[in-house]
Amino acid sequence: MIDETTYQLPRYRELYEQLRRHIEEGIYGPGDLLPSENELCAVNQVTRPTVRRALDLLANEGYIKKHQGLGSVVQNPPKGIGILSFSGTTSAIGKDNLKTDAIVKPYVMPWPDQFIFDLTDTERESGCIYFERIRYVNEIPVFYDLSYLPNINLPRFTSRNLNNASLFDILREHYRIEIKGGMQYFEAIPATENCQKHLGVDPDKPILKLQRKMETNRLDFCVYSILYCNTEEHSLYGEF
Amino acid sequence: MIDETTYQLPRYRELYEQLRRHIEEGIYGPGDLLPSENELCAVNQVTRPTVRRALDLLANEGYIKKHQGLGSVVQNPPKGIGILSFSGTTSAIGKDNLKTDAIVKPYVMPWPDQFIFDLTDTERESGCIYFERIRYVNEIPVFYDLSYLPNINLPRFTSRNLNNASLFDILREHYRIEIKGGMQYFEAIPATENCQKHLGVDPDKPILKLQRKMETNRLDFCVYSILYCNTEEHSLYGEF
DNA sequence: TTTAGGTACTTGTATATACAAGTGCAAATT
DNA sequence: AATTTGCACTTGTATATACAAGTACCTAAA
Repeated sequence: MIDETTYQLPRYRELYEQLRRHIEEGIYGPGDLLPSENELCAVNQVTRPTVRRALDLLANEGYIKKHQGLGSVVQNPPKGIGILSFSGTTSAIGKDNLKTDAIVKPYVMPWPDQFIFDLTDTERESGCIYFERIRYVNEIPVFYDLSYLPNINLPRFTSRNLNNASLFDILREHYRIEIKGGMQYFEAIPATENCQKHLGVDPDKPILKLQRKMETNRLDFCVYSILYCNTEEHSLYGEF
Repeated sequence: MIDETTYQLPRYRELYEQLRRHIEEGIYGPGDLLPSENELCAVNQVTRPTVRRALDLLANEGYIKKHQGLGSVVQNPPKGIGILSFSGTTSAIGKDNLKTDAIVKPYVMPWPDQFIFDLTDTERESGCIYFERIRYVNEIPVFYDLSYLPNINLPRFTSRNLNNASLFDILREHYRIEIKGGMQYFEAIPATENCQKHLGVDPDKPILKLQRKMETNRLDFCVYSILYCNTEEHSLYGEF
């Protein structure tokens, strides 16, 4: 039995989350220097390798850029929508401008035939929880998102309200599931019928299709998603 | 003055390159366990943190997956074309299947107006080296690539032959320029005229457009590229 | 034969330390 | 006054060490 009250992230991850929050809240603005690694050590009572792991995460996601001899400089938020980092879609564009509409509520069904990602036996046997969402940026539909979760130990999930709530937040807070990483395939396709309907575009409109597999801290539990994006107004953005 | 004969990568990076080569050459096949971290320490005469940095790079790029208590498992090469990692396009799909044709040879010109990325004054003043390439996968044109380099201290670059040579290899071997990371924007667009011509597609064909900025170990020296991809046969692939 | 537990391995996290290398600024020298 | 030097700071690399946590396997007990 896990003691849920004392469950916590590793310290480097906690520090990362804290600094990311501070940057997103504007406590550190673009161009500012973060406190030096040694200062962060002193303030947070950790050692430099721990601080550096947190800063490396921030740098990988583009929040800061490190300069030897100078320090860690907070970067301008990117113009596009960051969809590649493991923090999830919501954090990248700011919750104010992003609204979510669950047009197909979660229900249990067998996995689709010819699912593009390989499933483990455990996943396959359990069936999947499926739902569809549309995400609006400034009131305009930009993402049409089909999600597939393994139906493994997710009590009451199908009755949860996913509107305007980050899937990742729900998984973390109610089920202690953390996204650790994943893979994704990119394709440019003509708008499918559902895309035309939900994104309000013409049949020949090019759509960016992402097929994503996200791994978690739970064995045999991955989150799958097929994402159709209208990139006309908002191009997607990624770091590497 | 740098002693060029003793120039070398950090040890963690060298170990990463060595292991990556071994995986790509099949010395370690999919499903195999890499030697344990302690074994790699002993063989390569480095300590565990150094080994772990190398393994973290491999894991970030999807070459291996680490399992606590078990070891590092070599992964199947992904089906698509990995274009997001910092090792460059060539390594991802295997040089045998990828041919490059430099259809516009490198020449010096001023930077385009309204360049999508911000340029430093140094970059702007120096002008840029511009060239266009087409990349073929199994004899079919898949990528149409416009490249922009700052014209800073690149002797004889414009007379180099870029056919079937990785740009990154040339920069590393002749100019000691290493790609450290970067950012990219994704868009789905209808095929432009040049795309139609060079990729042999119809006007309405959806094309994946990537605009990339790659940072290097040289200050004020970034590599810029606009990449048009026909994803019909080969979808792009990325880890996160 | 089956089950339970121990053990020897693996990777994960964290500390403490040392020196190299790059930056910015102020003081000393020319 | 202009230039150089040196210092104090920053991040980068690397070592050495310790313990936590997860896995695989063998062994002893039921």
